[in-house]
Amino acid sequence: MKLTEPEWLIMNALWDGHPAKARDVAERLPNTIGWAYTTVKTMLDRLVEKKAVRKSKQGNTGLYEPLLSRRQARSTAVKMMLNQAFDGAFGPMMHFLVKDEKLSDKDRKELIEILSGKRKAKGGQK
Amino acid sequence: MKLTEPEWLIMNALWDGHPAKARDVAERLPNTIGWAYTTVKTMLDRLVEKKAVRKSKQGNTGLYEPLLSRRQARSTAVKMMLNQAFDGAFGPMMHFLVKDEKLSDKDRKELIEILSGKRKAKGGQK
DNA sequence: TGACTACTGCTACAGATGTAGTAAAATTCT
DNA sequence: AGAATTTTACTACATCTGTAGCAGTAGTCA
Repeated sequence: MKLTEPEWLIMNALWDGHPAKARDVAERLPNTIGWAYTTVKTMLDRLVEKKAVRKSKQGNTGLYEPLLSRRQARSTAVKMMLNQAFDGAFGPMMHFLVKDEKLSDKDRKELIEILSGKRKAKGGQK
Repeated sequence: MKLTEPEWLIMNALWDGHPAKARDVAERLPNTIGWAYTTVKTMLDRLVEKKAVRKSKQGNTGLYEPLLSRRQARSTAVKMMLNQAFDGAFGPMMHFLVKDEKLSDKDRKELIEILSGKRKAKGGQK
């Protein structure tokens, strides 16, 4: 499921701790975001419609929690970028990332570790 | 500059060869895309408004060519994803990519090469 | 228990997106 | 030059996005 920009903000706040009340979410947003409380509410409710979030009630107050996991959302985001910007080719995308984007030596080193060390179990790959 | 999904399609077609006539672009689109010719035209003209594309005329016919480079567009796409989905942290994003996404052994090997072989040259980094 | 305060459901609304039709002007073919 | 074809400029329009207000209701505190 694709998320829009403000939806990411909301979801990020929600993933950071849930179940959460609309107010909690509102307060966790980066303070550069000047949204009205009702705006947060609207976003949350739209996310419920989209089934990215589940809402339950505790008395009069709604409690929200993610249905869509951060991991799934990330994966979707990656796939979209991959398809749109790199014609679905993973290798070239990675190439672009490590070559054309700035990458500190620390990052580079860490990546090499992940890449080579990561042989572990996991069994069949494709 | 951020591109929307159909805009990527158009731009991809345009990057694949330009200057190009609206019709050329239309014909280069993946044939799963069933757009009317006028739709392509509209998109192109909107991209001109957005300054992502430049239009010149040759007689009555418009010739389009990209102002925004593929590289720039990719870079923007990466940055957006990075900020939205990974809170701006490059390392974790790469980690996610190499760890959680499928990556063939060939891809892995190639990446290691890029990463280690690419030590400096290029001079100052930050 | 009355006065606040917080939260809810609903509605609003402008601008962006996605997709395309129309009619007129230019080009081309015969 | 008339017909057929292409292209263009302009307009259309439903949906989605981004942002929020309002009025009623539930909860809370003195």
